[in-house]
Amino acid sequence: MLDLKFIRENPDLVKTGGLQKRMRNAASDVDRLLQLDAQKRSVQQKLQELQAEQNKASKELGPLMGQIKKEKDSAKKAELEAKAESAKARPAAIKIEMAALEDEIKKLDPEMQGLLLSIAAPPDADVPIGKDDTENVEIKKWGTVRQFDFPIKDHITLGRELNLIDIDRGVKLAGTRSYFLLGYGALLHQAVLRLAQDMMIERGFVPMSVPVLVRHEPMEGTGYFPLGREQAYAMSNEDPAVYLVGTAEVSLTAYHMNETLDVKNLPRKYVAMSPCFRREAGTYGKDTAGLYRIHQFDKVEQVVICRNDVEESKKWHQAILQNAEDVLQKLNLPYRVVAVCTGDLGQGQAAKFDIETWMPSRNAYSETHSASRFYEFQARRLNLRYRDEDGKMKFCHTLNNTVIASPRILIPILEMYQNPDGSVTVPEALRKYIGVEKITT
RNA sequence: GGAGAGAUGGCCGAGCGGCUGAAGGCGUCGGUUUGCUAAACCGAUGUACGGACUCAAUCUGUACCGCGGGUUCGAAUCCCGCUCUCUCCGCCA
Repeated sequence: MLDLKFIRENPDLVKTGGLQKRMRNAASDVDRLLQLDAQKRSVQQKLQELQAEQNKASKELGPLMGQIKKEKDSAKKAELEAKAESAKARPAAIKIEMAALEDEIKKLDPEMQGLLLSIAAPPDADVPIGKDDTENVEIKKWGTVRQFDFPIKDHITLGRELNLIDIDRGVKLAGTRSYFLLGYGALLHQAVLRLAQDMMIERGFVPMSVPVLVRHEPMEGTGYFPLGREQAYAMSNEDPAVYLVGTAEVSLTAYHMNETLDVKNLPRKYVAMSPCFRREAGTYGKDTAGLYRIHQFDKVEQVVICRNDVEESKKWHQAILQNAEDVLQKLNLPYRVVAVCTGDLGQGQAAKFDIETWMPSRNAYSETHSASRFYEFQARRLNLRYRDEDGKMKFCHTLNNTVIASPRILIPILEMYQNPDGSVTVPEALRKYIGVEKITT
């Protein structure tokens, strides 16, 4: 969420910035918001003046009522009561006037809130301009793509033949985009997650186990609601409603919601392994085969909450990107990093880097990680603040990145590590979690 | 799921419908005193949104005692709804 004051002072920046993004702000939304804002402020001012007048009248009336209570002489009492009655006339009239103004504000508020929650943050100045993900800019490439001298199998075939993945029974139980992992498939899945988590703990991130079922506030606070509501599963028999998170980012970032943090304890660095749930609404027919796009997966996610400082945010953005790269390097999986262009940025993101890992069956680098920096967009919605050394309250900055998401990452692992005989070599870094070097039939 | 108790500032805790942004205490910060520390004493100590201004300091208005509504000239205080927390019972990984 943007600061209303900021929008008021930089309407053009917000309009053009929003237009560049995936969820486009209609420029008219900004205009409409500012119009409502001006209207609200003028009403509010009138209201405050009336309120002040009424407060003053009530303050004078107080002692008079006290006198009446004490007065025994009925003639004098009647006189005082008459005086009180006439003193009540003006505040009583004000009350009616105020009610009208309050109604007016009440009518403006929901629309304003809606607009404020939907308006996109402008992309940072260093983000490449582009219309969609085809215009993301590659900024780094690591590793060598393996050349196979035998016909390769995709992860689905490997998974079936080696008894690692059972998609048919997943679909039988839970519908499309569902799956079972079994045997070494399940172990491989857990091993990657463990490796990722262990590496993050070594780097000083606090490991967390988090709620994956949350109220509406964390969803809205992290920016997934209201615009992304369609993507979340909602529990239909709970009131107030709870939702399945699509990522532990929600729980980790909202962990300190409505808190004032001590600046001495910043930055906060958290890592959580959690299941993630995504409806994938609107993706029918896209990536239907295999483990690429599924409704439920597990992910190790890193979140950093730091001071309100652009340079510091950028520094952490690089750091959390590097953390993820290090995991891929440890797995020896070739990848590239792309600077996500304006048209592919989410509503609140100021900048984003995606890591795309090479997947032989797709014959392409495909997204496995996503590192976002938000500046204060999320913190403002979450009311996540700290008191700076100068004594001022400030909103924190928040950032997050995937450390590893599985089973998607099993696609490159199985495919890159396959052998001509149909077996799969276990990556060195995972062997201590599994205990074998090779998975065979 | 059933029964009961509660929610006040950073924390603890008081609060007959008016003089309560809220006693008292603790904590924190500044100062005085002190060989150092401690103690004592004095002072300060919220947030949000407006307005004025030489837009920084400052001054000023309004709101905020879990949340939302109501009664009233006036609500932390009375009434209604909701949420949350705690205790006991039941169920349970």
